[in-house]
Amino acid sequence: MDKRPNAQQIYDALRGMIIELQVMPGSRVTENQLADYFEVSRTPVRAALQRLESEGFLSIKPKQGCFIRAIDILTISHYYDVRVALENSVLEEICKLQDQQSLQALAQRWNPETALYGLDVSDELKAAEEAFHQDLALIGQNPVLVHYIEDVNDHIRAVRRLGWPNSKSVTDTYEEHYRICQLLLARDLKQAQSEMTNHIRKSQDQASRVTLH
Amino acid sequence: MDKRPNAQQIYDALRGMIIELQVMPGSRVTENQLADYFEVSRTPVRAALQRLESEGFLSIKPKQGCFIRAIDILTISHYYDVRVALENSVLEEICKLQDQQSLQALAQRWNPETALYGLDVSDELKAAEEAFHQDLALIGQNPVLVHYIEDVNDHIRAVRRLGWPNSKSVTDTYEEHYRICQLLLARDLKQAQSEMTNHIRKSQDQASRVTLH
DNA sequence: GTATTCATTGTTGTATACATCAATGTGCTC
DNA sequence: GAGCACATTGATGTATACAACAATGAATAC
Repeated sequence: MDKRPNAQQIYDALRGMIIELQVMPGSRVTENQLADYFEVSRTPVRAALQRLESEGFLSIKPKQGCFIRAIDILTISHYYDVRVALENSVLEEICKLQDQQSLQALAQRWNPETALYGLDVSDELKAAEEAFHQDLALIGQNPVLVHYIEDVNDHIRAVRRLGWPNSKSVTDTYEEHYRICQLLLARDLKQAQSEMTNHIRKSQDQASRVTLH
Repeated sequence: MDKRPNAQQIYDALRGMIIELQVMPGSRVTENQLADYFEVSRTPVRAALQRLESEGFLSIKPKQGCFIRAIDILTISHYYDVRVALENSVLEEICKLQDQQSLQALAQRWNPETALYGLDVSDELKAAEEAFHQDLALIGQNPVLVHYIEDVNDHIRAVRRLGWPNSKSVTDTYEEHYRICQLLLARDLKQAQSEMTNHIRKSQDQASRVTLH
């Protein structure tokens, strides 16, 4: 990092730390602490914090401090419900378009036969899993929808990555992604939405189970 | 207003002005202008502007100025697509619950027979129309969904209120709202979603027609 | 010992001065 | 007259001092 990060860089850094759970949810931080840490004045730190607050990553209590957003099961579950709605909407948009090429390219990347799923159950696969859904959203050609999906992901990423148990769920993931692509190529919207819903609900179940501990 | 508004009040004021089109979309404002106008220093103005930027109401270009978000047809249409997805998701949540009481209360308020639609085609009715959808979202019991719907509304409110032509569309609105309530009371999700989709698409069509002039 | 008052401390909120840099216009070179 | 160098202007970006106030703990009254 630069010697003197600006407000944007501080925002990115803090956002990443919160999303990756490198700061304890519910814990308190002060502007002075962060200003010392980043070796800048309070001004750019404040700008970053205020933006993070408006995006729901923390709450600033007047004259008290900044409190990192806590994770609670119910809220996460609500985010997953929204995610189902948004991603199914993406599928609808895709079916209205004629972009077979992008779909086939995406399908090929998740073909269980050709794909070397040497990707072990690590960060690599988890990132790829998230990328699949982002790629789909992009094919949908609705920037607003892409933005909201990204926003939802930012709020569930922490728990989304906590789960992921055995290797069966890895092969399942490949097959589900691949089938969704095939259904879209065949313009079978209803079935594709059904598979997508189940696919996301699985993740939702895991999340609610994980956050119990 | 107070003699010396704080950052929150400045944010509310600016946000309202942008949403209500009291400032020209695409126009430029500077921090000094606003500081003079509100009779405060640049600090609280900056806080308000930065928050508005992160919420997409304007864009701050470094060393140049703040530019009020412009309205373009395509983006508005994309927001409407998201709105369809979110509101249909609300209907789904409602059907999973058992809250007949709230639904009946809402239905009664939009009963074409009992309701005195003395509400003329003015701001009053437009606000009530928006309130209906917010009320539905609240009945759905998903705060995250409520938040996103509110966010979408903030971005389409301007054009949403521009339309509204004849008195037929007023009676139509009452009937459509009422029917959606009745379908929900009967737990006919599919049909309710179908009616809701058509209801919103009407508004979307009007919006795209209006913004052409 | 208990409750109340009040000074202290620490935090965010605001004002102000200065730094940085894009845009603009002006004068010089040719 | 055309084009380039450069000072000027004005905007946001940052640092710093101070103000306002919640929380804490100590001193005091009883």
